[in-house]
Amino acid sequence: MTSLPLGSIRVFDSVARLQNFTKAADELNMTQSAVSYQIKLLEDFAGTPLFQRRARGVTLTPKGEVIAPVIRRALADMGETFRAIREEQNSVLVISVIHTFASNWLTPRITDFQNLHPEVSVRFDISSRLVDFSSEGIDCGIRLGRGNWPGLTSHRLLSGGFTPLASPAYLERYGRPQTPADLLQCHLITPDDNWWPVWFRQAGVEGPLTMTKPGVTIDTQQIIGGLALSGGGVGLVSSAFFQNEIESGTLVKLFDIEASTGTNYYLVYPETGQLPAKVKFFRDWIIDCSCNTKF
Amino acid sequence: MTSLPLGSIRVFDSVARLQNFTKAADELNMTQSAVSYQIKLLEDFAGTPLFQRRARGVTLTPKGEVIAPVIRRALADMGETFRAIREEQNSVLVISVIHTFASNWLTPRITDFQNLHPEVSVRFDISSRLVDFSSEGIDCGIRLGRGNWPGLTSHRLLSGGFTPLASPAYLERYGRPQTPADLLQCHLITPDDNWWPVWFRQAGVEGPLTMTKPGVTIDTQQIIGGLALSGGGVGLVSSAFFQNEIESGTLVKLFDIEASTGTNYYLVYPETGQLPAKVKFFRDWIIDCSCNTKF
DNA sequence: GATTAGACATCAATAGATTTAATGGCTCGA
DNA sequence: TCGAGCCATTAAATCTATTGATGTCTAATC
Repeated sequence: MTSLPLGSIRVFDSVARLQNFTKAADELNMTQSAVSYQIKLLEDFAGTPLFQRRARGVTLTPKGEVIAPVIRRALADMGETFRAIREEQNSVLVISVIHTFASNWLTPRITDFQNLHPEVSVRFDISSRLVDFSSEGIDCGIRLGRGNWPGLTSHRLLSGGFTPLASPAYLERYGRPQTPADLLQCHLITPDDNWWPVWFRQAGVEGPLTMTKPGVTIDTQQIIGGLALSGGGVGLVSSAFFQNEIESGTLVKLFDIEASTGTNYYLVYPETGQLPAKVKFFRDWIIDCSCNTKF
Repeated sequence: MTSLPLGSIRVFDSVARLQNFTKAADELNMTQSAVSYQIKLLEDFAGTPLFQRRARGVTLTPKGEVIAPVIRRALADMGETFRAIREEQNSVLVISVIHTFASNWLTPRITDFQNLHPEVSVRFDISSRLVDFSSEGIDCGIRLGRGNWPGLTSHRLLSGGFTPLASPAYLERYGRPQTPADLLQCHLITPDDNWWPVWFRQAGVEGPLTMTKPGVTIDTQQIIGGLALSGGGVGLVSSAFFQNEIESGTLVKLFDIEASTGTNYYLVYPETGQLPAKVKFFRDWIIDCSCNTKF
């Protein structure tokens, strides 16, 4: 059994609406003869005439009358669904972004982008895993790395350098360390973080790194920063994310020493043939914006 | 803007169900490569991937997930509608039949046909106009004529001969006419019917046909017959339709003279290439059946 | 009743879209 | 590391859908 000739159904719908092969042909940009062929195909499939041929056009037969609304609805549903998807495709920008970056850097600045491009709405996909762009409907992302992801275009945004910060209240209570090595005596937040040894070495501290005070271990910079702010100890975080706090004095940068593992924050997006306008807009804006952030 | 590639949607549906291009190709009797092509077409139309390619098949992307149920439903709705129509096409026999024939001849006999072919259900389309078979979904009809309709196959069923009938009660009250000419003195039902002059002439009555008694004018044999039965006068009707009444004596055939305009009752159906089985069944049955009716 | 305009059917030729077959690359699991 | 399973790609083959020309039919008009 041959299956429903799908190509015919659009023709059928048009003819059913216009009650006229010639006009339908016109609407569909084909010839009257092609319409006739398609309708015949469908009638053969149905096993019965669907239109009654009249002198000034055609009218639906009772069976055609039954089919017409079903087809119209099916086409409308599918068309509408695809339209919505394409609409979203153009107007919603989905950015995969790590939590810290979103809350400490991007969120405060994103309204500026929205003012610049009000037709684009922005959605953050906040997760720490490395998402697969094409398959999850994600347009671009912010990643920490070396800018050499295969298949992705990347633009360096911010330094991945990190430095110890503490609140004035903490320093007042426990005293401000004078040398990097003094920090070993402080309450380090997340003392077993891999970044601490890196920072100590790059700050010139040699010998065994024995931390003497107990520290809280937590795992996102966001919270590390928050804990430092509330006087819970010394946190080692990307300084770029705490510009505001440093400038306003609510967090103190203990030494002018930025350590780095060589990784930085990048904007990345797939190397596709045609970059969507919304991604272009975002790229241009965020690059410009990141230039106004130190580091 | 190019329009929804309808050919792709069946492929999409299959792939969405099976989560596998190769299996879908198998189901659709095409190659994996053709499936790949069709899906790409649809993805180009959507402007976004609809499937996420994985090592052991594919999975729907979020957008594909949105489209899949819509397409499945659209296909199911259309498929079901066509299926129902074809089903009806094979199992419902629509007969266009004039009122008198239906009620006086066909209806009493049709149960026999239904017993013979229980899988076919019969629908009468009762109307006096000559319907257009192909366009109104009518399979066959009973017509009064000469059996020479162009484009239609016809089988003679019953004589179109007519003869005057009256009820015993009427005859008792007004006396039974002894000669055809006597009838001019009776209450003729529908005296201006064209059939009356035909009958009188064929019965050998010459000269002016002056009817002396007022008569009721009505227009269907069904009612003429009914009126005659109830003693309202003498009705001129197709005798074939009143066999039962004549045999049981509730109507009396006044003379053994059947007049005819040369027309008879025929079974007709379109000269199509392939006659549906249900029509074949009906034809064979009704021809056989009509042989058991006088005239 | 002849004529005309409008509309669908049909046919052969053709363009073009689909499908195929073959091949290559990718991922996962053994 | 290898093999199995699966999708993408390509060029060629196929076949469907479309075209353009022509024929037929119907209703309306004169």
